[in-house]
Amino acid sequence: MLTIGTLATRTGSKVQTIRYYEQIGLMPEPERTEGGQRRYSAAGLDRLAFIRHARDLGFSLDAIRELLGLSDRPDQSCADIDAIAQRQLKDVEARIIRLEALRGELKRMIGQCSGGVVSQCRVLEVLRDHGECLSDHGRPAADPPRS
Amino acid sequence: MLTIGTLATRTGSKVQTIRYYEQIGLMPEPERTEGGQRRYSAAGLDRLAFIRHARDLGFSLDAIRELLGLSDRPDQSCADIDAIAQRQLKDVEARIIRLEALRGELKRMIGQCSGGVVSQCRVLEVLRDHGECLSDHGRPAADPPRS
DNA sequence: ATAAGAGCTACAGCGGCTATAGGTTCAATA
DNA sequence: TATTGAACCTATAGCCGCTGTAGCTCTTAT
Repeated sequence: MLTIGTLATRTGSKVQTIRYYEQIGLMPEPERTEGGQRRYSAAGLDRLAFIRHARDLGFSLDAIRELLGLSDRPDQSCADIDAIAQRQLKDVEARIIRLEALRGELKRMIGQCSGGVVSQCRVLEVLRDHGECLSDHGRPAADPPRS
Repeated sequence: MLTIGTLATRTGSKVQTIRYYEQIGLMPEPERTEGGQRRYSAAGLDRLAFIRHARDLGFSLDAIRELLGLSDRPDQSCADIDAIAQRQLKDVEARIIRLEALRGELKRMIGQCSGGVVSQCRVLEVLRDHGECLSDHGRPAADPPRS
């Protein structure tokens, strides 16, 4: 029987994250001690490891919920599972394409700056006028880091 | 004088987004009609276009705030502006690297699935056991679409 | 004068956590 | 056995960058 803290270190998650997963129904409610503290079995550990790994590969919590649901029906065809993974791959590929376009524009922008004074800054000029861009580089783009 | 709706269509933003930018101090408070409706000048249009373009290139609102601040001091060196753009480029490059690793793992995972039954699904197996992965593909990853 | 469409404020919600406050329980030591 | 201190508990708020809703008021064309 593992405490929530042990589970957290073993899977590289945070304690609050595990409780959050429980809250949204991704992790089942575990046993509790008499004092009310959570105690996890090996099954809990496996499930959390699965979730974390899928998250690391960029799957959304919704997709993971689907995967977990499907893995409970071992005799079905795995076509649905494949479809989810394919979807994820497509998504990742689309993001790569987009980021590569951004990288190109940023490089071009930076390359044009000859280190002068703000009023002649090419970077600002390019930002001011999208017409100076080569590609459309539409939305979306953002994705700052988690932890 | 432009209404907020016109500004929105001209820049490809949404009305609420413009009000949000005003709220967080990114857009200045515009003039108002007697009835209290916002009316924008060409300067407002330019500023919003700048913000949107920078957003499209993945700059954070904080970075944009910096850029806008710097562009108000036209006689300074543009080194700071360059630094912000460089930071953004680094960030984009890091994300590309990471996504390429994910793409590799996903492809491998999918390639191993021979279309059988859930209980033998390679996709699920790989997700269950990170040891089967070639790369570390640590965190972070997520970034689903805006709009 | 009317009516449609666009504007207004205020607030809640998204995903996926993370942080805080203020309290309780557990387990190792004295 | 009593005491400590780390780890646990719940509840709630905050992060980013918007987006959506409800319930009004204003503008403008007919």
